[in-house]
Amino acid sequence: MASEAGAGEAQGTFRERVLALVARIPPGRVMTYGQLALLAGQPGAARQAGYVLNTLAGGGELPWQRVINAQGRVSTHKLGFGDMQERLLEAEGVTFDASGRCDLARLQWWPAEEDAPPERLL
DNA sequence: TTTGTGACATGAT
DNA sequence: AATCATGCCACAA
Repeated sequence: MASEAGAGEAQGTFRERVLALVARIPPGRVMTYGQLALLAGQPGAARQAGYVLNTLAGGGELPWQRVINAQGRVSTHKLGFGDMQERLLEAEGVTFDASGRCDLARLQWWPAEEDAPPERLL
């Protein structure tokens, strides 16, 4: 027990920390890129958070679709799979505005100690 | 090593 | 509301 620290602290590279956070987002909830960067120990590095997800290329079991921008919109439209991301979120209960926005104030999720980190997804 | 790029964020215009 | 400009920093060439 000595080695590991308490609640979701930084470990490994920025990339690892971001992926670990994304893996913990519950279904039907979302996090923003800036939020990920902040919790990963790099406030303001929202672009890098997005870059990390880009390298995944929709890879694996990681719920990448639960990461959206600060406007409450998916940032993947220009990449071509924005529609798919919205669809995946809708399947989890997230509703989008006519202008493609969701209620961030209600859906944005923040990690808590009581949440069990699903290492399975890592 | 330098340069350019980018699934962003924020403020100004 | 939409657009522009700047900051941010990891990563590829």
